[in-house]
Amino acid sequence: MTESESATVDLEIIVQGTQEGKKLELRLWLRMLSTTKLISQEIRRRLRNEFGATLPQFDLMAQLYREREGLRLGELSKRTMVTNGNVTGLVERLETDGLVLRVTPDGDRRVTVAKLTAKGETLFSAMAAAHEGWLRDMMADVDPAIVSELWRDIGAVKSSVSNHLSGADFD
Amino acid sequence: MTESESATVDLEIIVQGTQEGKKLELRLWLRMLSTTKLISQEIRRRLRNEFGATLPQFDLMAQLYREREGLRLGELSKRTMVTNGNVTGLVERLETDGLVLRVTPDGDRRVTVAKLTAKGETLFSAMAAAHEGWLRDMMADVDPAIVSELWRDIGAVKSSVSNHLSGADFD
DNA sequence: GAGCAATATTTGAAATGTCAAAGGTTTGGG
DNA sequence: CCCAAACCTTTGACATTTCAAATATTGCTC
Repeated sequence: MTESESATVDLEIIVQGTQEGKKLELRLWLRMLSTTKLISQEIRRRLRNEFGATLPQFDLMAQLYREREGLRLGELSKRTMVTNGNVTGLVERLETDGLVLRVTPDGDRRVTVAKLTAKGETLFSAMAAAHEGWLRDMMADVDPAIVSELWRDIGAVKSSVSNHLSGADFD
Repeated sequence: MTESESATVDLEIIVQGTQEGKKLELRLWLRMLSTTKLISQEIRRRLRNEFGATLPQFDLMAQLYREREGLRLGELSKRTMVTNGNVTGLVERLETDGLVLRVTPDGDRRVTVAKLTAKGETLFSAMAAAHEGWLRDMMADVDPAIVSELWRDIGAVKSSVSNHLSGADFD
């Protein structure tokens, strides 16, 4: 009874036998969600095995790598889509590991700026290269034209969702 | 205004500026991830506000709703893509709330089967209807043809990823 | 049947996640 | 000046998440 893996993949198909169904949006969402989970888990596993890092840590460091002067925690929170309280703990742990530095600027003592250390930059550099390769590998069977198309169309989805949030603002 | 609302920011923009045609897969991944996060957060917020439920609880109940006789915890784990240990806690809390029932069948005492209670079925029914509507709303600006196309092409991505996992499984 | 591998779930430690409330720090109007 | 509003981060309570190790039960082999 090892129908385990196939069950994961075919979940959505069971919902509606016909493509004609309503609930198209629901089915798209379920497929997006399961696919994203699948990729996330794979990346998580490799980050852990090869670098001893977690995915949220990688995401956070990616932002800091782009802004060498560092970022305020609130800005980090927005960019990583992680709550403020969560960022506090993440940065705390990264600081303990010597990958990130926390500084309070003289101008405004409410603010905390996080910044990659040299050690952090070196580590992230290696992780980023590997990370990019993993993604290329995982999507190797997908036609590059399709990849481009997906990138564009998912952008449309994101845009639509952004305009229909309940609590919401937009850029 | 709560802090979580401000998260409409793009994860991809940070990577995007410097690249041309390369790293297509990376950019697709970042966009998929941020879009999924955006939708998840919106659904989470609404589930919480309108039903006092969490997204993982909703996911778990969705599986049980489909299988009225109930499911073994291991099967639930596979279908929800959640680890075994996690399922234990989720079911525990749902049982506390009277939404789910846990039974050990006579045949095999290693097994625990989870099953929706009448209260659970009623609640899920309402949540599912709302949930479907939320998704239609959020994707309202996307052409249905594009939605179908996305559903198909993301399937291709999922398939490719499945074939390139490190911790191998396959049928 | 005694022992052992396989199966199914639970447990425990550590990290991540949300939300709400509380801490400090500016800033601006009176 | 002063005080209230606005801003930024931290804290605390709780839920979810993963992994690995521990439990418990069954099935198989000899």
